[in-house]
Formats: sequence, C-alpha cells, structure tokens
Amino acid sequence: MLTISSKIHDSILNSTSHSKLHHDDKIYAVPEKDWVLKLLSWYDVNKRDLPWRRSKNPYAIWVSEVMLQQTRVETVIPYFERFMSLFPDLQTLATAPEEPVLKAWEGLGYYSRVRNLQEAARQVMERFDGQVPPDPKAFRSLKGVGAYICGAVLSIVFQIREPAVDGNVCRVFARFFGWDDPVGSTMLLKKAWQASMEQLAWLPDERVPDWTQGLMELGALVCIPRSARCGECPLADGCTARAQGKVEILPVRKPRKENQEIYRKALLLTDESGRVLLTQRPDKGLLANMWELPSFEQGFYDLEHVKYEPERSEQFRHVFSHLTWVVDVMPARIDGEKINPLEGSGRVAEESCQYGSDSGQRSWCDKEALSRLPMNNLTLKILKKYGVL
DNA sequence: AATGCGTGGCC
DNA sequence: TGGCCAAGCAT
Repeated sequence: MLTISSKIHDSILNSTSHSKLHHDDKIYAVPEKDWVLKLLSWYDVNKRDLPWRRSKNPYAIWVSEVMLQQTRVETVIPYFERFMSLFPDLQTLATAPEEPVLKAWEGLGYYSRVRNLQEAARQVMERFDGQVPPDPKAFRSLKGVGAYICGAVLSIVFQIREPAVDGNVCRVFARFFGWDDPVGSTMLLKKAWQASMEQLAWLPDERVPDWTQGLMELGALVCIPRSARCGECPLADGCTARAQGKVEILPVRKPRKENQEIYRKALLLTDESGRVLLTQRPDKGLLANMWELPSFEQGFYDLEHVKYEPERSEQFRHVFSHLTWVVDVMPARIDGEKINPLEGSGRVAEESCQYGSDSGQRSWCDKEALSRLPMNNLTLKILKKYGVL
C-alpha cells in the first residue's frame, strides 16, 4: 500500500503551495489517487515550453488546439506564431477575408479546420459579444468545436472540469487500465472521458489545466504509440498493459481502408510574361476554395495559340489521408491575346473531357497573385519544380 | 458507425 | 520506401 504525507500530497496538488512539512503531520494512504499525483508532479518537471503555454488567452489556446488536430507539435509551432501575428485576436480573424486566412494555413492540411474557426470567430462576435463563452454547452455549439476542443480550451483557460479526450489520452488510459476497445470507438472514448472526469471531480481548481495537459504530455513524450518509454513513465507501477506485456498491442487499432488512386491530368499554362493559369476549387469538400492547376480526368485541351511541351511533362504522386492523386502535368505556353483560353467556345479535343472539380473561377496569376492565393502542397510542389514559383 | 478530410516524419 | 501514424470534427 502506498502512503504519502498530507503535506506532500498538498504540495503536489497545488504547485504554488509553499507550505512546509511539520513533524506532527499525519501520514495517511491515498492509493487510488497516487498515480494522479505522480502524473501531476511529472508534468511539473517535464512539461515543454510551448508558445501557447505562455498564454491563458482563450483565443490563443483555441487556435493552438485547432492546429494541433491530427498534426505534430513541431509542425504547428511556426504556423501558430505566424497566425497569431497576422490575426492576433478574435475580432481580427472574424473580420478578415477568407483568402489570407487560408493562406496562413497553407501547408498545414485539413483546411476546413480554419474555415470553421473563422466561422466560429464570427459566431462568437455575434452571439457572445466577442468573448469565448466559459460554458461547455455554449462553446461546444460553435463551428468546429467538438468535445475535445471544448474540454481542452475550457479546462486549460478557465479551469472548468470538462475532460479533453484526444488520441494521447485514449492511448494512456487504454494502456494504464488495460482496455482493448478499438481507438475511435464510442466505448473507449466514453471510458476515457469518465476516467478523466473522476479525477477532475476532486482535483483543486488550479490543477485542472495541468491534468488536461499532463495526460496529453505523457502520451506525447513517454506513452508514445510505438516503443513506449516505460522506463521513464511515472505511471509504470500501476500500468495494466505494462504488467501484462501488452504495451505494444494497446490501444487496439482498427485496420484502415485502402487508399484509392485517382488519375488526373493538369495543365501548366504560362503566358509570355510568366503568368500561370490557376482555377479555384469549389467551396466544399477536398481542398475547398484552394487554387490549383486546371485539371481533368480524361481527354486533353486542344487550344489555339497554345504550344504544348510534352518533353517537359512529368508525373507527380500526392498522397492524401483517404486517396492518392497521380497527376500528369502538361506544360504549355500561350502567346498572343491574354484571353482565358478555357472559357467559352469548347475547344476541347475530346467530348469526354472533364474539368475535374474546378468551380469555373479561373485567373491568370502573376507573382503577386501566386503569393496571395492559397494552394495545397502538390500545386506548390509543381509550380516550384517548373520554376514558376 | 463509417467516412471524408492534408501533410510530414518515422522506421 | 511505403505504410503507419499525429493534440478531431462534420456529416
């Protein structure tokens, strides 16, 4: 049975406590809470100095949590710094045009995250007078704010007892308690949420943010997906997976669906002044509202004043989370009039030619436009490869 | 419940 | 090097 003195107990619970240990303090056992205290004191010593941890500004924490969805800390840091300097507060983000907002997210992926965030910022201005509501139900109602973001922001900023269960927390609990429910299942989520809530119920207010962040920090630094560092883990003693040799098989993961390949052809059309023709994608679905080369799945353009350069043609492969594009890029030059060669008159070689998923919005882009329009990484890679960027 | 939604790093 | 994986949310 583990025992701990009441004063040590208090000083771990309250990181700002300066109370001293007296010789007549009673010793009592708190075995069910011991692992919680160990995690908190581990976090006190091992927490990383991350940009968003220097702030208790709800907007800053919110931005960081949105960026961190399915995205690594090291990737997020420079984006976070830049985004906060461009859009330092909710009102700035709410009133900004979408284009520079998407541009600030360029390369991060999952672009609907930032479109939802901007929509949510506008909702906060309208519905909550510009203040992030310190209430789970109200905050959760905003666009792009799910159970995790809601718990993370409100517990970290306002010390509200709302669990934040992410992939890290699911992994830590699945191993510690030996749960074999698959990742992403309702059951595992529910169990983890409840386990976190049980601790939040008795922790003092000032430890609520540390509990939320400590659980995730342990999952990020020690209880990592592969090759877990159990030797450094403050919870190794009571860990079920450790005791049963199941650390490598927990949490159970469901097999992924196969990634389908989509073939496309893309037109890299440049004019005499070095401008390139881009199109904007529709405002829903994959890469919504981003700009890219005009592309299609079959056929090819046979256009007047256009000279193809098949010897410069190259193939690019781009892997998304759920599909893979295989793209043949066809470089070409146009001279003479600066019309949009893809508009009107249907001068397309094959009737079956489809304009992929472009929305019809097309534009000749000079250096200024290229630096302003948001593009995905494949488009950026192609433009760089051909020296347009 | 299952699927759509990006990207880069890791082994 | 290709498959796996990372601080989720919407539908």
